[in-house]
Amino acid sequence: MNITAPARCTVDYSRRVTNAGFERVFAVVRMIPEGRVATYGYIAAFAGRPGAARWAGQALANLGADDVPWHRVLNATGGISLDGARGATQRRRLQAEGVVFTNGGRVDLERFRWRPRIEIRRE
DNA sequence: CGTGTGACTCAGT
DNA sequence: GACTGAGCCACAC
Repeated sequence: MNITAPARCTVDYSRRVTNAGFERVFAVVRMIPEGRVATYGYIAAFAGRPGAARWAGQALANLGADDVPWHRVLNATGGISLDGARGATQRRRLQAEGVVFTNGGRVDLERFRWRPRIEIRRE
């Protein structure tokens, strides 16, 4: 399994925000490379709203088209915050990407957490 | 407007 | 680890 990081990790915040800013959440989630995971809180912070983890979850709950790798988003304990079939789907997709689950059904975040290389630009 | 409800998180016990 | 309570954001009633 080779893990490839995205070429660059930038978010276009200038884009008009709709759906309570959910597009920002989707933009960040789309950056998560295959075989890596992120947490709701991290996604929210990266999208510009630290502490708004529920907001990130709400965005994914309202996800329409499946062009966002939502399955790579876990809760702060490394667990899946979904019940039933959707939770099973999430776990299956992650495992298909090489993500390992412990007996407790959790992922070792230290090992699989997405660590983006932030590109800092000066004006 | 108040209240309840989520794909949440943290500190305290 | 677990359980709890409070804080959190946005939205539907």
